[in-house]
Amino acid sequence: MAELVKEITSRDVDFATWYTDICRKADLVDYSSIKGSMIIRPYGYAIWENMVKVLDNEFKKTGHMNLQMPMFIPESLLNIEKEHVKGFAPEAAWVTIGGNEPLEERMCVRPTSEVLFCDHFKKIIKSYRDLPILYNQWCTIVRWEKTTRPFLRTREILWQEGHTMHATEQEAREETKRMLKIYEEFQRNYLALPVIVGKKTEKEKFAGAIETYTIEAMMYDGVALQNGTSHYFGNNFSKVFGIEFLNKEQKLEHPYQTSWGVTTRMIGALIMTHSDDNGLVLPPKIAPIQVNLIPIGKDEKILKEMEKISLLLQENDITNSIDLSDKSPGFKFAESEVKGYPIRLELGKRDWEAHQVTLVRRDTLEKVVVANDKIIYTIQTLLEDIQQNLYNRALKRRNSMLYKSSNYEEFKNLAETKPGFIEVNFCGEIDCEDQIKKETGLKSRCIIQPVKNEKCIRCGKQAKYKIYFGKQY
RNA sequence: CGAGAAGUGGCUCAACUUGGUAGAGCACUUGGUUUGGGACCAAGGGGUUGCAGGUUCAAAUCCUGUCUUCUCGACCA
Repeated sequence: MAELVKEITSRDVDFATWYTDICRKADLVDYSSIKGSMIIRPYGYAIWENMVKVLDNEFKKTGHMNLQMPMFIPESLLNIEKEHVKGFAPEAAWVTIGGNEPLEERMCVRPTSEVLFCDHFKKIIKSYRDLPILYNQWCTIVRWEKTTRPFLRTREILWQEGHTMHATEQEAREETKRMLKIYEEFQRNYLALPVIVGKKTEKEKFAGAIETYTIEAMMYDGVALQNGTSHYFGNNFSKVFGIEFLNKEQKLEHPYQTSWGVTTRMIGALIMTHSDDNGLVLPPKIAPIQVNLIPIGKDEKILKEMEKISLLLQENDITNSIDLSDKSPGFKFAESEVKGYPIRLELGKRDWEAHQVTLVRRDTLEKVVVANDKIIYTIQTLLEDIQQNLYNRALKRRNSMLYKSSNYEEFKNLAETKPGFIEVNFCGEIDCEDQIKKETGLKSRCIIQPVKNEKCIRCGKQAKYKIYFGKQY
């Protein structure tokens, strides 16, 4: 076992290096020659494809349609909504030359597509009969981040962005929460992430939004990862873009808007939540290959039996692959762990003669020997158990890093010494939040609930709500 | 973007201080023997030393710039 560990830096020794080791050694990504633009390799992309499959299906079930928008935004278009520009201008990338000619007007590579959608919505919305409009696009966007890390913070981001328009405020608010719920359930049920869901503060909300809801995950090291957002815009954008529709009373109205998105950052969250010093650990529901079959020896009988088992698994919708390379069994076992296949199935002469196989689960590395006629049932049970165990394990760890504080000195001390989230009462003022950031390095994660008759942890004024603070990636 | 560190076959590194035709292990290819926790033997392929300039008879080595990666900070829907 000591041999295995040598290639991957220990998670408890150097978390950052451990993370990049997993990303590269599990063949998820490679660096490109452009800062912040990573190559998502087939195995990493297969994880993303599984995410897309599930989410896209959920979006369609709730009435959304996919489309593709342009990737360039003329500067004048971006400038229409003031708060929005202010938020995104610092990280915009610009195209200024086309061919050999300088452009009359420079174009920004979309950092998000609100304004492009608005420009289009203006043309296609005339009547209440045109609403709601429920669109989504899968695409890449560009944000000129200064510090980059694979999956967590890249300059080119692969994601999904939903954009919708509604006739009433209530309908738009419901949409914002509906999509948030889809994200939340997906992350809990498929990614086994015990996420915390809530509203962002004034300081942290999306540029131009009225309300931003967020999915906050806590990584193994106690640092927060914002893993999805859903925004309610009211009619802020539709007013400035002049989007209007005629309602049933024959009066012109501005429609109400939402947008929501998740990115490949979710893959980073999977790694930093479940994986260990032996390599990647993937929840069975999102793993590209659920069972890795390893034949021991080249005996024809064994290989034939493997083929049979593989087919049987396939018939039962269990994804699998057979490792037919001529590596030694030990190498294959180690490789299987680095790649994070939820279950590996070993079949050697010994097993063959006893009409059995050996199963090893990735999350606990426990071995079980199963009779041939119980393989499917056992694997199905194991896959469910692994899925549940990963969630429980992550939940337990997250809960062990949740703190409460009602005293600012204690809060500052916690911020310095205990990684995790700290629950406090907070006034909600932007200035006060800026000060907290300056004094502790923590940012607000999300609002838990409103409070009355409580004082703000820092300024002592009337607190508006209970809120989590934490460090973030 | 600021401070620091590092870039040499796919990977980990040596040679750099003191300039003189680039080397090892792993990986890879071929053949053979193996196979229940990173197998062994033999033969073989692969690098104008991140890139661009400069100094020099001569640069992986010295100087300048630049790009990329990592750490910390600032920034970050």
